[in-house]
Amino acid sequence: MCGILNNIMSEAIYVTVQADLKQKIYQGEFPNLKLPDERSLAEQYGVSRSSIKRALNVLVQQGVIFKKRGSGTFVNPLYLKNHAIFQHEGSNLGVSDSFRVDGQAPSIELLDFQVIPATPEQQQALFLNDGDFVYEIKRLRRLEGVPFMIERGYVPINVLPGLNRSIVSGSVYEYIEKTKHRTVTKSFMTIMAEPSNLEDQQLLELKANEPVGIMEGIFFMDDGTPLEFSTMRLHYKYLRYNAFVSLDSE
Amino acid sequence: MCGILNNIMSEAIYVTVQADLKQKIYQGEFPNLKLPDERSLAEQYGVSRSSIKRALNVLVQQGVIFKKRGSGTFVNPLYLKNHAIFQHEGSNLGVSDSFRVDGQAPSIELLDFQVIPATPEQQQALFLNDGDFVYEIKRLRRLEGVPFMIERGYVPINVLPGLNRSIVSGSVYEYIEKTKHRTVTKSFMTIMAEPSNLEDQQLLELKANEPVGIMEGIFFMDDGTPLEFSTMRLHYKYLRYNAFVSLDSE
DNA sequence: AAAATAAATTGGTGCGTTCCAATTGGTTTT
DNA sequence: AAAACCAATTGGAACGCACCAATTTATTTT
Repeated sequence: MCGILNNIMSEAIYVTVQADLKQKIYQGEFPNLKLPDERSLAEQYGVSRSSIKRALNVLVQQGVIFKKRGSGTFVNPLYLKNHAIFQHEGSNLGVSDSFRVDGQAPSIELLDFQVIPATPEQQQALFLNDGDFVYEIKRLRRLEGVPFMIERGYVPINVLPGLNRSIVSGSVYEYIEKTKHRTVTKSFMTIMAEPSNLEDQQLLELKANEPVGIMEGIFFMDDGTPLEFSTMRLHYKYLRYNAFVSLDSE
Repeated sequence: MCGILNNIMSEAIYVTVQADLKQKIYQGEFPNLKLPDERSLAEQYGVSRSSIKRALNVLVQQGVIFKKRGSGTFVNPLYLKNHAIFQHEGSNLGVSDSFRVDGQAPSIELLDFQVIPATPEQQQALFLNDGDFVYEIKRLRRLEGVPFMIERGYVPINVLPGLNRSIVSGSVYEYIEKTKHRTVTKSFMTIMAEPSNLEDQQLLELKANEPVGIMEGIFFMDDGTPLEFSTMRLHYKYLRYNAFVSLDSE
């Protein structure tokens, strides 16, 4: 036996194994919800046990499987039943993507765009010094014509010197990928709720007693550079954050 | 040089190193926000580079540091300033623990306790069959006297046959640890917001225009058994969910 | 039969090594 | 100077080994 991997070169082995296992799980190849033991998997895939462990750990992190020492590795039954909701899990990066519905991206209305000195809070969040400047980008997002989010973003000018109204009226992340060949892969977010203020009510078509959901956070590029500090005020019906939480090695 | 670990036996090395590094980071031992390279750390701690990598990866996962291949490992500036909110990050298991303040656990008032047939939604979430029964547990939680959460929990009777009013007036999770030697380490949650209803306003002392935050989710025991389906309605000021999101190996 | 014990199974931890890949900084060339 | 090049640094991937710890299963004892 000599491995069953169709490795699309340049992908790490553990990534490939992880993807393959996930697919098999989804296709119901483990009817009793029990995976083969690690040593067997290593042999089947023709890789070391270390690599198998790594692949499995990724799946544990994703909530797809769980392990039980001495007993084995099992599929999370919820993943099979309800794997749809696992799509979004832990991935709220790139608003355009997160809120895509039936392939339709939200439209963007640019409300404001200017350069301002960074406030202390922004300096802190974006790793800036006194006297540094940031773009202030205020946008209203609509989904099929319905406004659902007011977004205030702050981007250091020295990170993206070339920003202009035209770029900012579309996806900034696409612009980054195309020009700087960087991706935005990390974010630190806080999720809150508040009563709506007058502006919220006007722009998001809310009644006085209806609240907004707030997602505030910092987005990082894959090299660790903080790209944006963003405050998003959402129509409350559109705030729906899914989280799979695991308390293992802490 | 031969290691600087005060290892409180029975803790894994990488856990110890991770904890030690986190403390050092917090105490500002890396003023330039740059950690020593992995090979040096290995030598300093007197452990293998593998163990250092593992410890560092935990910290990356927690959002405390980030790595940049070819360049080094750096402290997330956000962690330094705002490390308080990192405490909760990714750990909303066991409400009593999550909302502990200065070591003071929230008090519990039992509002309702009965056995009912599981609704279809509950059956789905808790992996039950038609005709199965669940406990319905309705509680009000207070922090230093101030009510902040209405909690409705549903627990399958065949998972915890011995539940009674007395147990349910305290921490169910403690009860499980003591009697079944299981821990609750995983949850799948959805976070939302809504206008408050009359009951919310009464119990949580909210004004009419003030909303509630809603955390709804399923809690699992470490062997994968779904333990509880819970809906928590929070005073909006107490809803503050922190998430470090990473889109790496997916 | 029931309980205690032993063995096999299975995941966890840790080490050390080899090689690779991205980044940085200095050096040479143009 | 500016650009191209080269070398050193630093994290990433993978392997394979040795041993530990929790659990399950089989065996023995009571």
